[in-house]
Order: sequence, then C-alpha cells, then structure tokens
Amino acid sequence: MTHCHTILGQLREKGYRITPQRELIIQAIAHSEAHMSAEEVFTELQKHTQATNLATVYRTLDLLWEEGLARRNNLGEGRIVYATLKHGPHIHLVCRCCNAVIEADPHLLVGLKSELATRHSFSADLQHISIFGVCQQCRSQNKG
Amino acid sequence: MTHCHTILGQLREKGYRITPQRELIIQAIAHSEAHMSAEEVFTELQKHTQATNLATVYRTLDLLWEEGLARRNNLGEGRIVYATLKHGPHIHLVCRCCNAVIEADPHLLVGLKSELATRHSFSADLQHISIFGVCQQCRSQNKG
DNA sequence: TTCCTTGCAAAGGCTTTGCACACCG
DNA sequence: CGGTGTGCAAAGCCTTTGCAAGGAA
Repeated sequence: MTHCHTILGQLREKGYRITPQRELIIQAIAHSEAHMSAEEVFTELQKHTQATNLATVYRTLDLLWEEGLARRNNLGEGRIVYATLKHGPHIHLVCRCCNAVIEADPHLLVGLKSELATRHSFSADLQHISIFGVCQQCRSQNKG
Repeated sequence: MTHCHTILGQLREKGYRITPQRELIIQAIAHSEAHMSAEEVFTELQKHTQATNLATVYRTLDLLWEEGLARRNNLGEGRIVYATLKHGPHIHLVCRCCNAVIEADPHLLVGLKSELATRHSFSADLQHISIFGVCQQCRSQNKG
C-alpha cells in the first residue's frame, strides 16, 4: 500500500498524471506476491471497475518499466511479466512442464557474474534471470 | 555435412519422409556456426531454390525440435532460434544493447545446477541458457 | 484551459492452421 | 498408389498504434 504511493509519487514527480487506471494497475502489481502479465493485471482490474482496457494496461506497465519503476521479465514463450521493485532480485525457476515459477536466492549467481565479467567482459544482468527446467512435482509424476 | 545425414537418417527411421525442403533446412542449421531463427533459415533456403515457404520452415524446425533432433532456444523478445545438437551445450550471453550473442562455457553453471537441485529440488535445464546483459563494446560506448 | 491519457478499433509482427495438390516411399 | 508433406492464404495470438473524446492539473 505504502509502496503504491511511492510509485505514484515518483510518477507525479516525473511529470506524469495520476489517473484511476494507473492507480489500479500499480496497486495490482504492488499487492501481488508473484509477477503478473499484462493479461493478469487486466483481469485483476476488472474486479474493481468496468472502465478499463488492455491497451492501457500495456501502456502503463511499459511506462513504469521505462521509467525504472517496475521490473519487466521475459519468462520465455512470449510470457512477459511485471513486478514492483520492492520485489527484490531473485532467480526464476520456470517449470517447463506445469509452468510454475519458483523463486530462488540470487546469491547463487554471484560467482557466475564475476566469471562472466572477467572471462567475457560481459556485464550480466542477473537481477531477474529465468532458468528453465522441471520442478520436483512434475518429475515425480513423470511428466517432465 | 555428415551431420546432415545423421539427422536425415534419424528422421527416416522415425518414419518421416525426406523431402528436398527438409534436406535444405537441415543443411542450413547444420552448416551454420550460430543459431538461426526461422526467418534466417528461410532466407538461406531462398538462395538455393524458389520452391520454399516460411510455413514449411516453421513446421520442419518444430518437427526437428519435437523429435529431439535440434535445439530450440528462446532468446527473449520473441527471438526463437534453432541449432543442431552437434552444437554443444553452452551459455548464451545476449547483449541487450546490440543484440549480439556471445557463447560462454557451460561449466560455469555446474555449481549452480547442483545448488538448485539440492535447495529447490529443481532439475534445471542449463544446456542452452540465455543470460542478458551488456557486452564490452556497448559498455565502452556508453550505450548500455 | 491545456494537453496528457484513455478507449476503441484497427494494424502489426510472428507463428500456426485448413485445405487441396504434390510427391515420397 | 496411399498417405505424408507442401504451398498458399487466412486465421490467431499478443502487443502496439492512430485518433477522437475524456479528464488531470
């Protein structure tokens, strides 16, 4: 809740207008535990009001991302997903089988990051990486 | 060249027919150093014959992937890319800025894989992972 | 009042699909 | 020959865009 206001304040500071749509969209991603797709945000909005539109959701999420007020993550297979910044960096473990997304500790990657820097002079963005595989449940069900 | 025949043989064994189109598509990805998108394969085919079609390229690449005869990798932003299996496992370092794809040693990930297995019971597929960031060139040009 | 935002609908890019014909085996 | 594979065109899916009307500041 507080976090909504932070984002709204920053938007206002940057000269953007605060509209009911933007408030609702920010609330949606700020209150959500997990990351949300544009479609999911839109569905959430519809619970509160009819006056809403998918295009607006896309525009607003994109705006937040461009202005550095939200994270944007590509889970593959066209799954683009958003979250607020309070949602700290972490690894996404995406199950290829059931599509579940497990969040893992990003510290697992610090070694990798420095290796990539020294060996390849590559500045890796590991803030919100996605790793694909099969989760325990699917494996035990022989689905993966 | 030899590798083309391997793939063709396996296709035949599985009961699929060998057509000129399939031969050309397999040649294209087998001869290429890097991974190729459907569009790129299609462009390559056109150098050899007019009798070709994007839909066929999509169908064939998908077939090869489904049958385990080719790798398929999602580089994000809708960039789906294919390669043969002789192209061993490796990490893709994708530059967000210039879109370059650098290939890195997959051994950098062995520790990570076991950590994910023990901590999260997650069987990570690190064969062809993509990591986003900024390459040296773009960083020195302040583009990233 | 100004001009940023929205809603709507249409366009876009990429991929898939239906269908009749072609052609591999 | 029989049935798979192809080309073509159209449809689908997700996302973006043009434009006129609405509403924040």
